[in-house]
Amino acid sequence: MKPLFTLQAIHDHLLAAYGPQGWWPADSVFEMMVGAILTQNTSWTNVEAAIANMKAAGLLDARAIAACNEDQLATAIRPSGYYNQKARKLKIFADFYLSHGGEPGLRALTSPRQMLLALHGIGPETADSMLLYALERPVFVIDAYTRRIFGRLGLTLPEASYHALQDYFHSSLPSSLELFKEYHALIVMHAKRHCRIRPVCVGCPLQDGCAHALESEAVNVQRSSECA
DNA sequence: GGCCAGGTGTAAA
DNA sequence: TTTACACATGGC
Repeated sequence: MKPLFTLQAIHDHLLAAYGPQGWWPADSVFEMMVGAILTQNTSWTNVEAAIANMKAAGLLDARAIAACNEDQLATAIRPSGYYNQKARKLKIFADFYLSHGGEPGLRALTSPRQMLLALHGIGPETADSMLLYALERPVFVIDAYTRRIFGRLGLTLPEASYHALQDYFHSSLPSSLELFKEYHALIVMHAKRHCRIRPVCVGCPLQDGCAHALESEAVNVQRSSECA
């Protein structure tokens, strides 16, 4: 089917609608990386509460995380959900962070993605979030929102793999750190406003795309009733 | 009270 | 190799 928009045009629509997002929201690079783990399948408001608890307990620090009792860490991050799992993940990540020389060491790695993916608890989305926002490598982050929005626009298949989607973005856009940072942030902003599972179409800046999708035979009835 | 949220690892088929 | 399922809190 004919694409509704180019990826660049969709970005431009979203930027015009929402303005620059300036992501990732955090006070430090380490906090970004912690946030990337805590936000796994979890709303950001819950993550904020967990990070506030970590700060209050003096635990938003790699050495403190590595040294603390895992149950103490789990208690602090309780609001983010999956707190036992995530406490273990944070300890594993903190050990990795320290053993590779902290932020400068991680920035200097030759294959940081491969090394992050080798860690328990870090999958492709978490690794790419860390690479893009903390280590400033131009990789496109694919999340559930990206899959939903571009699937509803008829540009991608629902069953496409993470890397198939990422290849699509990488091959369709110039490899730009700032573009990739902003685009992902705009996707999240847009999804929260207009592309929930239960859609809210009022004022959707991609509404022309929605209208087109409604007319397209390539978009099935269920999906076309939803807003991109 | 049920659904949903910026996933990942593991085990069974 | 694919498909379930566990992990868990808080907002709407």
